[in-house]
Formats: sequence, structure tokens, C-alpha cells
Amino acid sequence: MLTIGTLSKKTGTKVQTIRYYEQIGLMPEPGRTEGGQRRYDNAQLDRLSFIRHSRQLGFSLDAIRELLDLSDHPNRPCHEADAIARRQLKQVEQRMARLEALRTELKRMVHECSGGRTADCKVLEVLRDHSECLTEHDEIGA
Amino acid sequence: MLTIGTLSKKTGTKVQTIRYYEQIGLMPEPGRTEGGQRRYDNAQLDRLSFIRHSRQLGFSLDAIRELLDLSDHPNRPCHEADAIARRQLKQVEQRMARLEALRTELKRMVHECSGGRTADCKVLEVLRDHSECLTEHDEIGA
DNA sequence: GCAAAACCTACACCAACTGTATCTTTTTCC
DNA sequence: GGAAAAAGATACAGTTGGTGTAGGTTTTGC
Repeated sequence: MLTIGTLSKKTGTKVQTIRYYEQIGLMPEPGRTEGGQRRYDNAQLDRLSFIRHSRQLGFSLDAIRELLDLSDHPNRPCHEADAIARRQLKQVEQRMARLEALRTELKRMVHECSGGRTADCKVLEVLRDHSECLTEHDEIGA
Repeated sequence: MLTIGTLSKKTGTKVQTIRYYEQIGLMPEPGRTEGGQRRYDNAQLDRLSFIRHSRQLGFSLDAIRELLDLSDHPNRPCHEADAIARRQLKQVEQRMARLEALRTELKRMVHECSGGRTADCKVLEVLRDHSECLTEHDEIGA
């Protein structure tokens, strides 16, 4: 029987986060002691590890919910899990492409800054004047 | 004299977002008509363009606040703006490195999935078993 | 048996918006 | 000029994925 603190250490998840996962229905309600404290078993430890690992791979909580559901039904065809992973891969590649463009632009800004007054600072100039922009970057957030 | 809708179209910013920027003090309070509607001038259009362009480059609203402040004081030395851009560049490079690792892992997952039952789905297996993991990916969020 | 550590609930807060409801102003068209 | 439609106003809730805090209870270790 594991306390929430032990689970927290074993999975690298904050205690509050575990309670949060329970609240949103991602983790099942665990058993309680007489005094009302949560106690977990190994199945729950595995489930939380699965969740954390998936989060580290960039899956959204919704995607993880789907994956857990698939994992709970071993007789269903596998292509759904594969599709989720493929979707995720596509997203990651899109993000990388966008970041690559931003990196180019930022490098240019930094290299052109000669260290004078802000009045003729290239960094600010580039930000002020969109037409200086070499790349198309119309999506926000990374 | 520009309406908020015109400003919205010209900068590709949602109307609500413009009002939100005003609320958090990033945009100044504009003039109003008799009836209470906002009216903007070109200076404000430029400022909003600056904000949007900076957001597209991944700067946080806090960083943009600093940059706007620098931009408002042309006699200050430029190295602060340069430092902000360098910080941003470093962040972008870190994100790219992390995404690169995730991409490798996801590719591996997708390629190994043979399309059988979820019981022996490689995608789920990888997520279940952290020890299969080729990369170190302990930071979350991208 | 008592202090300290770990736990409990409940709620507020973070970024950076977006969406909704309800109402008023402005524009457009006949 | 007057009706209808488009655009604007405020205020507040919701989004994602958590984190932080306050104030109280339970468990553990010596």
C-alpha cells in the first residue's frame, strides 16, 4: 500500500497533480485509510507512470484518456493507438518547423545588434517592421 | 480614426484580444466616441503590430512589456533588448532539442506498430514501459 | 505521548487568450 | 427618416495543465 507521497516520488509527479488527475477522472479513486488518507496499489502506480510518460512525450490529457481506454481493452484493433501517435508525430514536426523559422529570425536579430542606443537597435527595428521579416510565421504559441 | 474591428483585421488580432491587451495595460486606453466605442490612431496600430509580431516570435507578454518600454526610450543602451532576444533564442533552441528527442521516439513507436490487437500494440507498450525509452525527456510541455 | 512530517479539503491563481450572454451604438439600405 | 443588420460594449466563465496557499487532521518516529 503506497501513500500519495510515495507515488509522487516514484513517478516524479507532484502530490497536487495526482489529486488533480483523480479529480478529472484520469486516475481512479483510490482506497482510503480509516483516517481518510489515500492508499494506492501497483496497478495505480503503473497507470500514473503511463500518464506521466505520455505527458513527457507531449500527449494531451485528452489523448492520454483515449490511450488509457485502448490500453484497458486489449482486444480492440491497434490502429487507433497508432493513429494517435501519428497525429502526435505530425504535431511535433509542425512545431519543429515553426521553431526553426523563429530561430533563423532571432539569430539574425541578435547578430545584427551592434550595441548602440535603442534608437537604432536592430532587435526593436525588426519587431517594429514586419516587412523585414524573412519568414512566414502566422501561428502563435509553441 | 480606426475602429477596433479595423485594427483587428489589420493586425490579425481578435477583437477580444485587443481589449484584453488594454485590460492588462499592454495597450493604452484609446479615445472613445460619444457613444462609448473605442477609436484608435496609427500609433496604436503600430504598437499592436509590434506586440503581435513579438508574440509570433514567441516572446511572452512580460518580455514584450520590457521591449515596448525599451522602444519608448530611444536613448537607453540597446544591450537590454539584445539580451531579451538572446534569452528567447536560447529558449527556442532548447525547445527544438527536446522536440527532436520526442520525434525520434514517436517515429520509433509508429514504425514498430504492426496493426494487430491493442494487446500487443507497440505504441501502448512503449508508453507503459519507460525502460524502453531511448531518450531522456524529463521536461514537460512544449 | 508529543512533535514533526505528511496528509486532507477547498479555493485562488498562472499564461494568454477565447467564448458567451446581454445590451447599445453605428452603419447601411430602401 | 426609419428599420434592420453589423459591429461594438461590458462582464464573466471557460480553456489547458497544472501550482500555490490556508487552515485543519492523521500518521510516523523517537
